[in-house]
Amino acid sequence: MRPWRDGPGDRRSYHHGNLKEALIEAARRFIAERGIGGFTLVDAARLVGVTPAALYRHFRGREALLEELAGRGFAELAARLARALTSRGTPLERFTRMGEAYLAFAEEEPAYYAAIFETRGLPADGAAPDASAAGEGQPGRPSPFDLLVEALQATFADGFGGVAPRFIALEVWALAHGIATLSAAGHLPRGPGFPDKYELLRAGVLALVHGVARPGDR
Amino acid sequence: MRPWRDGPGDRRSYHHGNLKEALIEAARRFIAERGIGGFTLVDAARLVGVTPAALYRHFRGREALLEELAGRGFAELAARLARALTSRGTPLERFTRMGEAYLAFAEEEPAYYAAIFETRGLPADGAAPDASAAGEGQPGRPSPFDLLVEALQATFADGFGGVAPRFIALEVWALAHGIATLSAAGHLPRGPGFPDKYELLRAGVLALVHGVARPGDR
DNA sequence: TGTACATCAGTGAACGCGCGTTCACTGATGTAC
DNA sequence: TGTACATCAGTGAACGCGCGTTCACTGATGTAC
Repeated sequence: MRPWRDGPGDRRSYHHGNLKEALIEAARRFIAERGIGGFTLVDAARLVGVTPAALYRHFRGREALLEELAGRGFAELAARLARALTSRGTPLERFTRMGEAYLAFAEEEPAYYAAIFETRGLPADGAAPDASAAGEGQPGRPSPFDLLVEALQATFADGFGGVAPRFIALEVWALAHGIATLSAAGHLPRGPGFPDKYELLRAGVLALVHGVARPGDR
Repeated sequence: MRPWRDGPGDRRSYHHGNLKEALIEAARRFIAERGIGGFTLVDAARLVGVTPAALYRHFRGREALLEELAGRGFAELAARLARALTSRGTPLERFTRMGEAYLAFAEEEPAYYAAIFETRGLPADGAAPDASAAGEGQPGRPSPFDLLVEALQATFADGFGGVAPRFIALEVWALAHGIATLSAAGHLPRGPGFPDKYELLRAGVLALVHGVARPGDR
């Protein structure tokens, strides 16, 4: 994607033509570098080569831009998981691929990931906490969590010894989220002798899937 | 702890006497409510009943206050885990108690938890990411992660079928961190049919401990 | 094909705000004699 | 016990800054005739 302006002196046109997308793109870059709190409308506008006021032709304000970002992130995550889930291979291979897709999404799209999990639902809002961040999709558009439950049922057709798939799904999701956030913050030890995060998730998920169903064998 | 001033008109003395502690306390409250990004020196000073400038008698600046908070949080977390680890009962009971202590810490001390995991190590610093957030304690003062490894070895004396305790510890830590952060953000579904977070962690940890060591039984 | 005009996406200047931080100061405390 | 004085923890005013947002405006686009 080449910038529509190379500098202040190079204005190909008065109208940008694609400003909304360019602003979203800029927000993704800045949030990836500095986190949501460090993201600034002024910076985004400057990067795109536009006055901060121009932004208000496309968004109601800063909050609206972040909501847009969260929505897109949510959709993108669901799409990636769905793709992994319907890919080729055995059910177990596809399920493993789904876990990898989750970690890859968190790594490659940190801005989306942050927008999904840090926007809304914070106690500061005074609003009742909602469980929908990755929990509830629109009707007809399954949420990532729904996809996870579905994948578990498809992959482990024998069931889980009476344990509800949603229970297992919660465990798996929490593990994946923990690995993703620790890794993003640089808190996972790395180097020889330590597994990488994909290995960590794969082994952990298998253990959860088989272990939760048979907790009594100790 | 009663406030040393009831209002602007009630100055018991020119000197506060305990300002540093009062500021830390105020920071803990505000961060718990609004997150680290929403925490402001001006607010903290106002809550305590003091001029913002007074703060600089006790801290080099905002960043220094946050570091102090992270240090205290780190120590408090280690102390809680150590207490659980040396409590009465069977090794398994103590280990379970340790997991509960971790979740309880994250819930009861959200400011400490945020200070530990959000301060430093962010890519924005340009610094190399460090793995020490809960990873490395001072010599003689074991870190939470060290305590976890130790607890695993003490609790499951049979070992883990050749799997390194540090590997299991990473899995357990990631799961606990994931549950704690999802819960804090209000993203864990609650209500009948859903386990509470303590149940989630207990079942998950048992599954991880037993399952990772025997991944081949599928 | 050419002109008039409505529509729209930008500009640029300005705003009020709250932030972290500084500075010279002053009131209180506690110690030496 | 009383006084002089050094030390220290606060005050209060001010600063520069960057933020999100507003407003009247203007240049470009595209459509109707």
